[in-house]
Amino acid sequence: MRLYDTFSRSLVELPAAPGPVRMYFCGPTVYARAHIGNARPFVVGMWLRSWLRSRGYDAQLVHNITDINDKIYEAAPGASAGLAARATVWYLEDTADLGLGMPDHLPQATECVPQIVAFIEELVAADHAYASGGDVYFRVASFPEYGRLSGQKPDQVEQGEEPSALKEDARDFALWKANKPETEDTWWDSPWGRGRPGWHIECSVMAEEIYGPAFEIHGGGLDLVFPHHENEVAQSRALGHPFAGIWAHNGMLRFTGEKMSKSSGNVATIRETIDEWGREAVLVFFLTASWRKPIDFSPETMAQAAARRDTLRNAFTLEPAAHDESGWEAFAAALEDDFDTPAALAVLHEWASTRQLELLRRGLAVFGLESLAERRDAPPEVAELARRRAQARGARDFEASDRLRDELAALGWQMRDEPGGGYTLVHDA
RNA sequence: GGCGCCUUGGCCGAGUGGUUAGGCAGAGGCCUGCAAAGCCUCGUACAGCAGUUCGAAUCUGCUAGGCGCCUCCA
Repeated sequence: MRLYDTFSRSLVELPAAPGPVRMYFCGPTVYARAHIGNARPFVVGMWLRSWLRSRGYDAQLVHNITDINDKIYEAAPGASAGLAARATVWYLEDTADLGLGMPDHLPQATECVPQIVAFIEELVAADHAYASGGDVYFRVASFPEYGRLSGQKPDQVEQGEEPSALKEDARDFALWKANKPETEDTWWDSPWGRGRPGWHIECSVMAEEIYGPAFEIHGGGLDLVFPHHENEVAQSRALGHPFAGIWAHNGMLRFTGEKMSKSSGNVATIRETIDEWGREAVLVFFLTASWRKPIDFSPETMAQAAARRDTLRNAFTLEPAAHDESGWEAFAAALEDDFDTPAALAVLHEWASTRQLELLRRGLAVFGLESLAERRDAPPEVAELARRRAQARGARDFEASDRLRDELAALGWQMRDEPGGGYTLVHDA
């Protein structure tokens, strides 16, 4: 199994099974209902865990909840903690409804503040950080490797606002920020006074809190490479921790050709997308693109995903062919090669058209889509309508037959006639 | 200004120096009372220009266009 690693800019072979493969994927900042783009790292992480486990790996996934952040203070002045708690529940509900199970751990920044403080103290003691006016900053100049993950040249980085007078160097970033009582209604005590952790240190600490100083894969959106992940590397490696072995960055989701962003408003949430298209269509949608490439979210691309879902599900209403286990190799090869889900999806379609239904069911199960193989039994009233329609058809009363078919359709059931008067009832999603 | 990515048929999306990816949509046909599902047939695409080569969509250069990031957007 090999995966593309942002740090080395190459495909990297994973250690042989059983590993372990410990994965940490950056999760959302909880201040609103998460949009569909936020689902991508979650889905990729859960799929990877699922696939690796099926290959005999001891794979784990940690997905953090960033519940201390500027955005939360801005979104709920004076009530940030309540919003963060609510939005955390939303995120857990929405991702759970994707039907992929849940990560092994979902650490929250608010639960790790003492460890964060201790980590910062170590950095200060090692001269990689310095306190300044109630803040603590990471001293970028003390870490020569800075910029290697992202390829950024620190002296070329565009400077936004005027550099803070508290910093020794404009490149330095905050590990701890002094409380600003007028805008921030939560704080924690620290050796540097009341305040709160910076974003980057939260992730370094949450990852290491669970895995220790070294683990195999760190994931997240491509937009996090700089500065977020660059800073995580700096913080942890400055203390001599190996930190992540592979950096796996998923491509961004774009909305009608443009990147979705919460700031532009009017973005589809995970919740809305599941409600409108169903969770299976959402998963098939993510399957259609390589995990590293951008993916366009639009009614058209979702409709195509829904059509593919139907094609795959329909295969299970047909007679299976003689099982041929050898076909599994092509599927496995696709996923072992940088988790190429579009290629794997092509194999699934191949199995659907050749009626390798056992392989198809197993392949779908890797992606949480085994439900497409399930045949729902018709409830009694549906079965009764179907019986009456079959009778009407038999009597060549096509007017009644068509009316009953419409009634069934209204209940979400398709009646597929078969030669000889038989029929199959299929529930459409 | 800096770092990086991308450009394949109506749409999505693989791929490789010379041989049909796959799907969705569409057209025709078979099947059906009519449908649905299924099956059969139909697309000769690879941004442009120049070069390397016996041969390039696949390698090189240039041009055009699109996208991400540049201190807290997954």
